[in-house]
Amino acid sequence: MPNDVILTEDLLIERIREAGLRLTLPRRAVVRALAASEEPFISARLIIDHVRESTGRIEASTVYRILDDLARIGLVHHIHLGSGQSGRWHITLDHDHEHLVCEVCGRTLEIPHAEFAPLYELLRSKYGFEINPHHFAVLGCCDDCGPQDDHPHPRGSG
Amino acid sequence: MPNDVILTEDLLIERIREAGLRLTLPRRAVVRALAASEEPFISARLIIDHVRESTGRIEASTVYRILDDLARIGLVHHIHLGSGQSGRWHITLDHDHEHLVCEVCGRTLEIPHAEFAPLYELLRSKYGFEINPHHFAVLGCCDDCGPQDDHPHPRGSG
DNA sequence: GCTCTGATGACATAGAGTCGCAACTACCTA
DNA sequence: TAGGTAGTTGCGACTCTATGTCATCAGAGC
Repeated sequence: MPNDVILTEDLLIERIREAGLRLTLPRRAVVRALAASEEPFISARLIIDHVRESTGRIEASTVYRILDDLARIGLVHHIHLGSGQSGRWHITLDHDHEHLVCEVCGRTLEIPHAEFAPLYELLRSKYGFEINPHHFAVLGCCDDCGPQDDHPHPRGSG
Repeated sequence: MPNDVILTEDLLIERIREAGLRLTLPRRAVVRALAASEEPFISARLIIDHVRESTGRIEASTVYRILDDLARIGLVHHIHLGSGQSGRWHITLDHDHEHLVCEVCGRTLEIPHAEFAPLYELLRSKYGFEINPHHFAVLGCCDDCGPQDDHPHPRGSG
């Protein structure tokens, strides 16, 4: 396991203690699953599978509750990727970038927050609207997949 | 019923015929519900309720199928508003604007597409990514509700 | 009015997520 | 180390959204 994964895991565990939450086996397992994920967004279902692999019998409802707790203390954010897709979870430790997600192939692009800043600033000053960038990934179609209204070529549903 | 609602309804019906779909009672009812909605986004559940009120017994599965058909011929778009919220549907007849949705009070702001265009253009030219603006409303916090991490004042939970 | 076939009703099913409650266990104190 | 406490979890039932199947119905063209 790479060093930065362990660092992320340790950091999350530290934050859990700081928040006054107990450090239970299921919580450790969920944190490990989040930290070890190679994707920036990990589905609840995947976390549940991961946690069960590493720790044995853990209820889905427990995982949902843990994720909810972690969100409440600001360690993760709940994100939606689109129709027919379940909710995804994203660690918020390093949030100086936004995510673009390709609806066709599922690839994720990390874009510096600075690119979005002018628009956010405009919406704030002109319309008094404060964007919440955490809540949603920005959906669209990446370079490889071409324009969606043409002939997309999905690489799979998962 | 206001004139523009009837106009929208007629226009949608015309488009359905043009697309070669049959004009059935349930389809009329779904179109009427969409056209009569005061919100830019209407939930499937609300459409089902509306349709049942006006037409009597109609299966939810039928409404979902109809919405799916309308989406296929480009009359509506399926949109997600956030965690815990079901999918919403939006008539796409006049799509020269984007929507900002306040997560606290649910208010919707219509913003001219032109405001978003520079960012979309940047993402396209620099990252080769084509944004799909229809699929998601942009979430955040409106003027009235202030910054979300302060003391939001929700006007309802559903 | 008749025919054809697309659309619908009825019902089963699936998946995501929530809730209540008894049992368990992490953590604090002595 | 032992004991107490209350925060967590396991379990299972449940809700809600959405989809699938198939016999039957009805819109539209003739």
